[in-house]
Amino acid sequence: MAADHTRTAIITAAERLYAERGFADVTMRDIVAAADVNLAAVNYHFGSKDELIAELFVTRSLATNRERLRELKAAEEAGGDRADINAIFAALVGPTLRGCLGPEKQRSDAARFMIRASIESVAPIRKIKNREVDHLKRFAAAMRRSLPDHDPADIFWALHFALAMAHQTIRDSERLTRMSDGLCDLNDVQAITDRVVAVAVTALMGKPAKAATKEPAKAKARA
Amino acid sequence: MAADHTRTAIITAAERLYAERGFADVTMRDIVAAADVNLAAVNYHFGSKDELIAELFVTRSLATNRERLRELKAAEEAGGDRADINAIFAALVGPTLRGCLGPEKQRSDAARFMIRASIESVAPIRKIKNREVDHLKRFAAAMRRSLPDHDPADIFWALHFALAMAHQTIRDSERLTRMSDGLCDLNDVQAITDRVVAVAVTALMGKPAKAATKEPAKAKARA
DNA sequence: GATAGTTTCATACACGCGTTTGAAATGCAA
DNA sequence: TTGCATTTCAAACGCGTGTATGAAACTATC
Repeated sequence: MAADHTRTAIITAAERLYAERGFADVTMRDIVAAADVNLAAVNYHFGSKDELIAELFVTRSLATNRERLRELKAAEEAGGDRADINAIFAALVGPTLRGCLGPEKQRSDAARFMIRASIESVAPIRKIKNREVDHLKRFAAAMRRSLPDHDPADIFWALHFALAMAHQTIRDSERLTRMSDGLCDLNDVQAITDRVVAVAVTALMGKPAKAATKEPAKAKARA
Repeated sequence: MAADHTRTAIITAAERLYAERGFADVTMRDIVAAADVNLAAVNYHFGSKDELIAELFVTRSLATNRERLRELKAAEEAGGDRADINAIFAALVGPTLRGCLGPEKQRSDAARFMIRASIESVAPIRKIKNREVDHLKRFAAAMRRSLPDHDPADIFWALHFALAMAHQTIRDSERLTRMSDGLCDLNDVQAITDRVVAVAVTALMGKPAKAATKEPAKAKARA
């Protein structure tokens, strides 16, 4: 099937263009030009523009989730069913951060495409995105196992904030650079990941009366 | 000048529609229909669609910045040139959070429009947005005055994260609600503001060996 | 090498967009 | 009222979009 080449070329080109310029500014003619295929090829192979976008999103969504869960599983196995909370947060934000920041070489269009998708909220994606909630719930569940004495609401908030920090850092890294006059280093992805994780964990650990990860803590009271 | 009525109606309608549905999905015909004016009125009064958007953004940008700076100034006066860091963060994220969340009554289209603008990044706005950096630098400067012993980079990161948490909470409050099965209360705006501020401050205070706002805290070890 | 199925291609279609036009309506000063 | 400038209006224009069409080129099986 030499026909697969056209399909693949479209997928690659579309993903790159959407990642770079967003959904609004990229037309089918842009895509087929970049892929060096005929205009009608998209409709022939994917049905419609929306179906192309949906397929891109589903494929990448599954891949990202798989990578996150792989790290989560490793963390849980390393910790003996009570994983280190730092490792859980790192599994959540690490894959995306690594894909979107850091040296140009290892930046993936895939990850940046997903960031676009999480920002621009175009119609065909919006319908699918509901499943993401179930995925995040697995991380929330792991965190509750890791910190059984914490208020669940605090855990959800921390998870929410961790994603917020990671995404904003990816989306608006330029503003941070300019605001800090280059003082904030955006090339060291590991350091950024550590920082996001540290803030999320610190926020969570400051909450209950008992402090540390290891020792049992009493039931919590909200301030 | 009865003509002002048409101008005002367009501005009000456009701001509301853009806030609700985003820039991509709102056409001029939608706007003039909502404003109950003729299609040509936008071009007559504003020149073009882009100029309308730019005017909306500039107006609201100035208003938001004014409100933030008013609170910042109050915080600095209350603290005697060394403002409480909590108050500084609250001045940064409070106005927007109050405008975008909470009971329907007090939600302002203005604030939600600004959130849209910070997310969708449409061409006419992108050009203007560079000035925002200067505005944020004033908050960074206030924080450095408040915490002279802290690493400036940490302060910039904390500021960046505070904005990230606030914006994500506004933009994706629905996901948080669904993920937490309604456990996270998004109606109590004051509590949300407090939480965002607390996380930002905690993140900052965990860094140096210096003491926290209230009680002395030990230095944190990074995992 | 003929034939049936698949894939490519140039071209055109219908539609919605922001904008323009020129005349009608309105406001306002003398 | 008259006259002029401002504002509104219905209608249309040009353009770019996603999609559809039907013929041509290719591929594979016999």
